[in-house]
Amino acid sequence: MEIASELQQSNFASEEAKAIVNVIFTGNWVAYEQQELLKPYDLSMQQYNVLRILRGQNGKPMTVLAIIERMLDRTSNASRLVDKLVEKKWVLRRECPNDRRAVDVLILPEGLALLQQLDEVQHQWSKRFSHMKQHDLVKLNELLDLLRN
Amino acid sequence: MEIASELQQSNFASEEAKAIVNVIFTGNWVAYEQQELLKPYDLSMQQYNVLRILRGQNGKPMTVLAIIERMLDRTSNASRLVDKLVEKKWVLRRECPNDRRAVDVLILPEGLALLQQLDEVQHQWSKRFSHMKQHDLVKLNELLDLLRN
DNA sequence: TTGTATTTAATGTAATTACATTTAATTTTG
DNA sequence: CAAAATTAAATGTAATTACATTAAATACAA
Repeated sequence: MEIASELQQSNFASEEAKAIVNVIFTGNWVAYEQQELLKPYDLSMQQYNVLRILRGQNGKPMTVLAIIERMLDRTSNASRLVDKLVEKKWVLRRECPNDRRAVDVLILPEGLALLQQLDEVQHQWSKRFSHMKQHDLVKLNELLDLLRN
Repeated sequence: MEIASELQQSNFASEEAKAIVNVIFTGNWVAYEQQELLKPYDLSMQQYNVLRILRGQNGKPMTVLAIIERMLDRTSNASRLVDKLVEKKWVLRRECPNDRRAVDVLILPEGLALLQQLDEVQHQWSKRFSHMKQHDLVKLNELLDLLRN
């Protein structure tokens, strides 16, 4: 559905104005879908994002700061996100040996197992996008990258 | 900057997975920029969105429900957003004559004046996207619309 | 009509976020 | 080295959001 009819707004000032609204709206839309997907697992999008970042480290620990640099939403409070993940026993937090200001955060086997479960859920969900050709996805990624400069 | 280097993530499972992350990240990015822009005006993005929706009505009042249908983030609490706008004297809220359950919300001249000011701010800001050709913007809008089906 | 269901908005609340401040450790500078 | 500046994370807080519930009005159905 065109963004114009989606928002019942016929008169965008420019294609640019429309793109800005479209990017925000579509981002919210995808985020909302993701949230719904994660709800049964008692996991927020931000927490999920942190878990996946940690998995990407292949067992290496990361400091909170390093996590923030890779987060999709960098304004959210990584320290408290890690709190939640520690509470749920999906990650381990410990003092960083070489810098006692920092903490090392590590994903635990339980966290990895959860992610593996979610990989399947995501895979099923992503079928929703099967109408997008590979070429469309490549172009979309290019244009989004271009938009951010 | 490519989303991969932006998030320091080299190994996306697929172009699709990358696009999903890219849409969320770029949406957050634009939203963050907008927020910064609006901060000096003591206006949140959601409030700004509601104000613009009301302006689009050209003086006609809207119910809260009608506003929600057009909001960029439909999960936020429109009733309380309107509260804030009423507090700041930018909109008027009154009982709807034909349906006393509903309320009519109207933008006030002060609200319109604020938006006019912000039009200029947005216009200046949008120069940030002058590297995007018209054709790119059209294509981006098409692809985002396509993504949502 | 009268009771039931639905609709519209407001509200209570718990959790989350934004933003500033604090604490503790490390680095830099004189 | 000691003092000052910087860095990393945690914390306090006010505002916002998510979610469920409530209240009031309207629509519907027997």
